[in-house]
Amino acid sequence: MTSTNASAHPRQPLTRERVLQAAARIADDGGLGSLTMRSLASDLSVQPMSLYHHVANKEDILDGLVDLVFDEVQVPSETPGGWRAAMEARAHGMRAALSRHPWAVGLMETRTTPGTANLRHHDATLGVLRRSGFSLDAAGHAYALLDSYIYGFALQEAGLPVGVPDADPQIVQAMARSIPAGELPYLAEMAMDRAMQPDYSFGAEFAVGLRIILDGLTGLPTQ
Amino acid sequence: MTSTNASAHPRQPLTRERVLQAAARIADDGGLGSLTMRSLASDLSVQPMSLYHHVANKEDILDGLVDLVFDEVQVPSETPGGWRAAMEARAHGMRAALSRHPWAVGLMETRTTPGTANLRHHDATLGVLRRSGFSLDAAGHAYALLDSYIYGFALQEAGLPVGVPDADPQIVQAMARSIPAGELPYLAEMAMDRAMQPDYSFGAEFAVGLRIILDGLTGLPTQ
DNA sequence: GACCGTACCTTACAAAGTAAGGCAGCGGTA
DNA sequence: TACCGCTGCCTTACTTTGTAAGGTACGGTC
Repeated sequence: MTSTNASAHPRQPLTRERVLQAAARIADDGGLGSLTMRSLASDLSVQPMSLYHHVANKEDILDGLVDLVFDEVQVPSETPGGWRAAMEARAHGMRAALSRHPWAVGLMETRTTPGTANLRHHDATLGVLRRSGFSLDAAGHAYALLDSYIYGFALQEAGLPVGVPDADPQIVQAMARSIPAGELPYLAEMAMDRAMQPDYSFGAEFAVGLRIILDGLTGLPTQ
Repeated sequence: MTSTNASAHPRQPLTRERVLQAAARIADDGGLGSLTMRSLASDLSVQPMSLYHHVANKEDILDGLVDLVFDEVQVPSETPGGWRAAMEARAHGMRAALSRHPWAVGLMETRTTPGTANLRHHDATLGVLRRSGFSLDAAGHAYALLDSYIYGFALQEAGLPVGVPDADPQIVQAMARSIPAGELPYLAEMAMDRAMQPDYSFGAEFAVGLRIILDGLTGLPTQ
């Protein structure tokens, strides 16, 4: 009965694409720690060693994952709002992608070989700046500053008590209350009077900092 | 002969301190990947399992490592230059520490339980801002923005081809030249005409971005 | 002298990445 | 039709990791 006819599970052949997509799903669900060659193979209904016919090794998978995230972000381009609107959209798009995949920012540190989506993204970003009148130096400065901010913000978000869904407020509250106000008065104040307020959202900080940075970039030499 | 008298290697008893310090040294030398309970034990002339009498497990060691880095940074305080000089000094100190220990920024993502040095550092930072007239909101904005920038910059530095000593220029040059100028013209331009220049240093970008941010913070409500 | 905690060691196991090689079915050629 | 080799997946096995469980030696206290 294992004839040429498609069985219950059509078992479309493995691809590098499919492997990476499954890897991203696993990392999204259980964190990078739950992504092993075995869990990945199992998810694809395949034996672990079969994966090695489509990816070189686990490092290769991690490289691919980072590029997968870049691929999710719309490449910036000229818009009616000029470079500022384009940079703003890019920043929010990038942050959203890094927020959807909290493991991604942690991966960037080790990966030194950027993928094609990564390169394309950065080339487009620089292109918008250069064509908007930024000098080479000014574009370099803007590029470094914006990227640092975006990645750093994502890094902090990833390190917060828990994920996006605000998590168990009980734990967060207990954590905040455990700060000894005697030794750490300013931290306690910030936690209790600001971060603990029901309408507070760290994610909203992103736009505030971004505005300050974009304002500052406006004053760079040559635009 | 194994008397009470000190032998050739005095073998001072293990401490959590000593374990963490050795771990940091190993990570500095060979990267986080080379830090294993076995390599750590061997470095301390001890059997692997002995480490567990001084640290809970490897996670505990990683937590401790992050705090060790925070401990290296001088806690900000009021200075003649006011909050701006204090924030500038803190930013440079923090970046320097993260640059000395490139593995640290990668660790921050996963560690959700900050250590005492970390808490003290952030409390002091907030203290300087608050006492300088920043409102609670303004201090929160400044805090998030500065930290994001510092961590993000360190993250990018860690992902650069190699370490601080500019590394083998041949490899970097080959890398830069391998960028297809046809498809990625702006990236190629940036690499060839700017980043490849002999006097270029990515680290110098840090001060540029920091100045823009500090300028922007000056305009926040209430100072 | 019995007792006990501290500090370190020995042994052993489970989970991870991956090297080495096997097998089955397909297309193309003689 | 018979053969050949390639592609895609599997089987087995080894190494390296973190760490559970328990053992041993020694210094101090009643």
